[in-house]
Amino acid sequence: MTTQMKGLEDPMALITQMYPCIYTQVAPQQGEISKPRRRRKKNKGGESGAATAAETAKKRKLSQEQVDLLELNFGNEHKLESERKDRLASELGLDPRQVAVWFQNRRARWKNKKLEEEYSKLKTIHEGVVVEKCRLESEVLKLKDQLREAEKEIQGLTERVDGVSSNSPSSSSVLSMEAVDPPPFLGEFGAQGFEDQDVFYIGQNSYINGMEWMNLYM
DNA sequence: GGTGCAGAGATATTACATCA
DNA sequence: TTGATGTAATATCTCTGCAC
Repeated sequence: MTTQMKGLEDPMALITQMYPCIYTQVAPQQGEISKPRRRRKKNKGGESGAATAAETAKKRKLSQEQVDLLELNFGNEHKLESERKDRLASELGLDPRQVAVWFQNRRARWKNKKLEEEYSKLKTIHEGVVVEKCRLESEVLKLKDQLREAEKEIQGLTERVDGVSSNSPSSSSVLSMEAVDPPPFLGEFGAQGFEDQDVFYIGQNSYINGMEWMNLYM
């Protein structure tokens, strides 16, 4: 895993959730605490029995041909049955244990590579989602502004209508009940085209200037 | 069904080789 | 010479299958 993993909160948890096939055996289950591993002791002196091969023979790299054949086999199947292990070992002139170790390490490398690839994919998706979220948020703000403006206009119209009906004589036969009804068309928010004209609807599609309307009752 | 054991795989770590 | 990197090897843990 590299430093590119930094920046997301617990990306491993996410990947574990999305790719349980990769993380089945060792990923701690939810609520389970993973035990700390006992640290291995350095073994330079050679008194412990386990590292005899490494002590006697210097560690040497596998030849390119050996690696090629191992890679070929790994490409066919990542797991190594004991029969195949023995056959490969004799083909390569290696110890079966070496073949097993090579496959173990190769699986680990393959898994790391896979995780890094999946991480990059998820990161790209995440970035796209963040951009879309910002776009939607600014759209919400814009729409809220529009709504506020519309409410203001509605309130203005309501106040005008209320003012008119309270000033007019209740017994008047000139102003019909249609005066409180909305105009036949008011544009997108019901008032467009009327706010600057100071006109009132008095029925039968007849519009008169506000001052003229007042003069009728003066 | 519970238990002990062996084998295999996963993972962390060490040790060595190589290269810039 | 030295630090970084790649990789073979080792240590430890976990899981699984099997015999009892």
